[in-house]
Amino acid sequence: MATRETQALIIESAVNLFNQHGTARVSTNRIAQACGISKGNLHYHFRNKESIVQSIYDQMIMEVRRNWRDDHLDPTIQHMAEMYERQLMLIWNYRFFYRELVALLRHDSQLKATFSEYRNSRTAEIVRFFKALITAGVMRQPEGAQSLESLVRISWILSDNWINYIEVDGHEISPQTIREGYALVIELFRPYLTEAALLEIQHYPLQAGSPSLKAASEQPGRKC
Amino acid sequence: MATRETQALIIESAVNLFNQHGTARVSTNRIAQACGISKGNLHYHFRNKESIVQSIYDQMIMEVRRNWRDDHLDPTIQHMAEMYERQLMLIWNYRFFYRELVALLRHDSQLKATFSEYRNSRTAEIVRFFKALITAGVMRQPEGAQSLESLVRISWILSDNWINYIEVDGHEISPQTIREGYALVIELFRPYLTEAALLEIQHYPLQAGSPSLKAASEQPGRKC
Amino acid sequence: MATRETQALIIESAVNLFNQHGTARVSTNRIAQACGISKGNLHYHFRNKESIVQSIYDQMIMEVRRNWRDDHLDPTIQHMAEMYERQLMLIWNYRFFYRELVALLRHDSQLKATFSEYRNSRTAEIVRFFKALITAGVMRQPEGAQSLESLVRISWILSDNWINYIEVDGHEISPQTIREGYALVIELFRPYLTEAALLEIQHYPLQAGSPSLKAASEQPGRKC
Amino acid sequence: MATRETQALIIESAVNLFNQHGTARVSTNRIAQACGISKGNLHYHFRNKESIVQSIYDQMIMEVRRNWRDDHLDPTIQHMAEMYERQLMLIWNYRFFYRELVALLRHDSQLKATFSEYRNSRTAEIVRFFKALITAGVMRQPEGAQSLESLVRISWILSDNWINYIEVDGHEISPQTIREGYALVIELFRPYLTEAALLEIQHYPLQAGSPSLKAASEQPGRKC
DNA sequence: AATGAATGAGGCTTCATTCAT
DNA sequence: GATGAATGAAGCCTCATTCAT
Repeated sequence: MATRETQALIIESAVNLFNQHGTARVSTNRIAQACGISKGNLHYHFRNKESIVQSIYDQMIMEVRRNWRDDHLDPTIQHMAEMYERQLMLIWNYRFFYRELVALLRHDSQLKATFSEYRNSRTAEIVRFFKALITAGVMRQPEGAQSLESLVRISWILSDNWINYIEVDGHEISPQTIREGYALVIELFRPYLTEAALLEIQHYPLQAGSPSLKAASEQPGRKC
Repeated sequence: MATRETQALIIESAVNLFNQHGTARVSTNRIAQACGISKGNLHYHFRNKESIVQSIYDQMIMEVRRNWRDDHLDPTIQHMAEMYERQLMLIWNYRFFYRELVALLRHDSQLKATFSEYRNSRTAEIVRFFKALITAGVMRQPEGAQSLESLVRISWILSDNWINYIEVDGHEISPQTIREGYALVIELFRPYLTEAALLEIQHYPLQAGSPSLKAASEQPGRKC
Repeated sequence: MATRETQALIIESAVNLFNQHGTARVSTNRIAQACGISKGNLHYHFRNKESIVQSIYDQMIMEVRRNWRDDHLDPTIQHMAEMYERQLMLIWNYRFFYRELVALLRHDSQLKATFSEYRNSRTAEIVRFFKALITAGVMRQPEGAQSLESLVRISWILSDNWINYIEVDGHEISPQTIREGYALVIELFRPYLTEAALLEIQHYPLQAGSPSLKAASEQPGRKC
Repeated sequence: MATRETQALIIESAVNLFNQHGTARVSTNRIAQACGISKGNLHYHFRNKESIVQSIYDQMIMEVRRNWRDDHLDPTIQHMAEMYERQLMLIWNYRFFYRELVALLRHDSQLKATFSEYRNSRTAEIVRFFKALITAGVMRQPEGAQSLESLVRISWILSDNWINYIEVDGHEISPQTIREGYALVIELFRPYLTEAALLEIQHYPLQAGSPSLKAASEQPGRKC
């Protein structure tokens, strides 16, 4: 099989297992088994377990980079919905990573550096988006110099942890739960939205038919 | 040595190590070493690793039960500050638990049941507190039937994960970071607070001199 | 409690547990628990596990010595039945010992010496009993110099292992199974018994009402 | 090294050690050492200790199946000698198994089922053999409906335990001791044998030169 | 007599990783 | 590219035993 294919298979299986059981409880053995390849082969493609995590991280960052460019150029409520949906889906797909963040970053300083950089630049981009929203008259300027940054921070923490919050209750993740997470974000920003924006929210709710949400609802059926 | 003392020592050491490295990366061996006792003795006091986690959880719940009663009887901004400070400190002290929540609960169904019950009853108590705040005229009723519940949910997720958020940046936890977490909660509720309440916030910020914050600022210096 | 009582309790519990699970699978811990005493106390009474086995052995030998004297002075079929019943009961009561004989004796050379001596002298006594039976006209002399010794040997091996043989089938031990074991011994000697003896066997079968058989049928209900 | 070779080596070493010390006193560690392989490698080939015992049992049953077919088609004294010799050798080779039968079967219900089935079908085969002997005029029909079955049972118990009986005395096993065991079986059946058969026994004693007996006499010198 | 705390050796097993083929 | 055999470290746990009280 081509190197790329095997590597992709390994990463896919690893992500699934890590999401289900956490990195510590998943042995390289188990990953190899899930892929239907030998332990030896796995180590041919990845020097060690850590490098699998690294690759998963790289892949995640690549997805981020592909999706998240120039959000501030389309300052609409609809785009906001799409933005948060994308973010929540990404977190769902790599939820093991968000759960173990502290330990993983403490353990790998290079990973830590790139993650911090990602977080900062992404936060800045979101702030820029909300400033564009304000300029476009969709939202009012919160009072206080730091207020907008604070709200974005809150929305960030909310996004990062909504899925975790839901999982603790034992709920399955679904388009519905993703929509509920987004609803909380709206609740956070509601006092600052204009009448027009609030109306639009009711007309354009997060759509169950969007492609990434479909992926989410299918995912539990995967085999690895 | 008395059983109680040794058990307390083990739990203290385990909490510290778990907080630093995560439960999976801390062996019973390492805990015993940190305590300066033999492996055998550790297993004399705790049948296995899981039972250590159980005991830590029990201790945490006991602290919760001791602290959180009848919060809604004192519906003031000052009490609100204390409430959230307490909550943030608790989470800081047992942060490993909050990080690994999903895995731990998935692994232990009894623990899951008690935790769900705790979360529900505590959420209800906080909602009651905010209703009392509204009745006392400190806060305005948010529009929409579900709004207050949603805000409380957001504040919960915020509290649970603020410390994680900060730690990823590599910041040490300190009275200052606890205060910043509380500031975010205030930012969340700000649109609904009355003028009087907002004034009070400026006059009575979270005090660096409160006992639990002192504990927090000292804790990083512990030995185990 | 008096030393004697505690020691007796320990030995009783140990015999029961050893019989059920084998010496290797029974820890001193478990014995102490079964007795309701502490590990420390157990080691106060018995230096180590081996010395418990030693004591059990001594007790068994004492029972033997008490029961088996001058069997050859009463050379009747009835006495023969009683002899074998006694032997089978003893083996049942200390069956763990007979199962693990080789390992136990290999491990403890003093025990080995006393056991060999016991076996030899007991075999000689049984041979003497059968010679008396022959003299009394109850049995015919088997042809061949070694024959009687061989038959006694066979009956010995039979007695030692009948209970084991039965247990493998998962049958509970009962007066009935003891009687069946004795029936095999009779079958072995049948060709050498006179008509009168054979008649007597039918008139005086092993009695279910004899004291030691009662003990046997009650024993499974013991608590330790 | 090939998997088969290593596995065979492990099993061979394990059988030897189990025979010498009993399963409980032989650690997987010790087996690995005896084989000159690492602990890890041992567990690569056998998931755990129990599965080693299982494999040994399977191997024993295979040997049985290979050897014991259609014994009743050759109803001669010579064949009888060979039959019992084979049986005694098998028991010698796997004597640990026969000693610990009760504990092993109690511990593993699958093993128990197969063993019971083996014992029953083998006993039936031996009974069939003796019936053929009677038909062939080599042996007389014992009186009483159950007598033949009883004699076979006795010979079974005798075979199973003769080696144990001898070992307790500390005797090394040798062609001579195997022959003595067989002699006891003959003693058991002697009253029912015809003149011709008895003569034949004297002319064709168990041969020291038969292949399996050679194996037996060499075995004590094995290294592991 | 009895207890409970403590120890250290050793048992079983998992696992990441290496390497010859 | 891939495999399977092998390794050694480390993890969790049990246990006989000791000792102060």
